Amino acid sequence: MKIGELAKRSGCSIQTIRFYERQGLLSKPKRTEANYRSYGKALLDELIFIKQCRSLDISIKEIETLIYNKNNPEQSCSSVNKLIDEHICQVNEKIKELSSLKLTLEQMAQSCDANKTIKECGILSELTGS
Amino acid sequence: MKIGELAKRSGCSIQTIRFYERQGLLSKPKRTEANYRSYGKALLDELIFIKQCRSLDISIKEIETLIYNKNNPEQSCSSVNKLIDEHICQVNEKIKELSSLKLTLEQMAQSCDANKTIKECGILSELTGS
DNA sequence: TCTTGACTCTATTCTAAGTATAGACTTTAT
DNA sequence: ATAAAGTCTATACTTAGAATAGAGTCAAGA
Ligand SMILES: [Zn+2]
Ligand SMILES: [Zn+2]
Ligand SMILES: [Zn+2]
Ligand SMILES: [Zn+2]
Repeated sequence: MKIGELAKRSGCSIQTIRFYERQGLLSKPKRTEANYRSYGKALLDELIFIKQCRSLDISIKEIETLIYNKNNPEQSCSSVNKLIDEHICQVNEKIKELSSLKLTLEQMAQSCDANKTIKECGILSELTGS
Repeated sequence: MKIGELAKRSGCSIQTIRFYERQGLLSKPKRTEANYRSYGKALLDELIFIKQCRSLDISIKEIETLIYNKNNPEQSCSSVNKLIDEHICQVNEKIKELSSLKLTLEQMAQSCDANKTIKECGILSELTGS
């Protein structure tokens, strides 16, 4: 199949597919005589794997590592488990940060309920004087 | 004061200060004879305002708008209030996304508790077969 | 056969908010 | 006088793609 069909089947955009290839993440496909990319099922599966990982916010560098792992099936999977654990930590951190930010923003919003002028705006005065 | 002291007093790095100036966010300071930037209290306050906003994840473009508002104190502050409300919405969205991601990651982590080989790894098999 | 539209190609630029250099110049302290 | 610390500009790098320009290719209809 050509890149347009791969895009439809995988749900990735054409530019994203070419980007993954440039990054060395997705294997280079064969080319037709006209230099069009020509994909088979194996590359579709590669791409779906990449997409799964990205949907979990696993970075491209980390996906490289995971692909390397997949190609060495006899080794221990402890690094894979560790990678996921670290992601969970990061997500927890981020949720904490955002919850705190949310609280601050909501308090700030309450300090100016009605429409006032800029110079009377409770929000701006909170932002100005710390 | 020179840029190093401004950096210490504001908590921004020197590069960040110069970056804000290049972006037109922080006013250009006077220069000494040797072309060193020379700041006064007014610019320190400007920078602190910018830092407050950034700590609430308000973008540089939005800070530009807020600064424009501050310079027109007789106008209505409704756009300021709206900006904050929109931020609260965005933060809520992001928290939802992350909570869902967290759940997925935790379930995935449970699918491989012990150290196995890569080919037996529950995490990798979940990532591979969707 | 010609043409039109849809598809693909590479290469380059852009995004956000900084961070990190290199190479030159100035100021301060010893 | 010299060395260390501070400052200057300009440039490149970071993430994960998105967007574009200009050229080439393919299939269908007139
Ligand atoms: Zn990660
Ligand atoms: Zn207000
Ligand atoms: Zn915003
Ligand atoms: Zn495992």
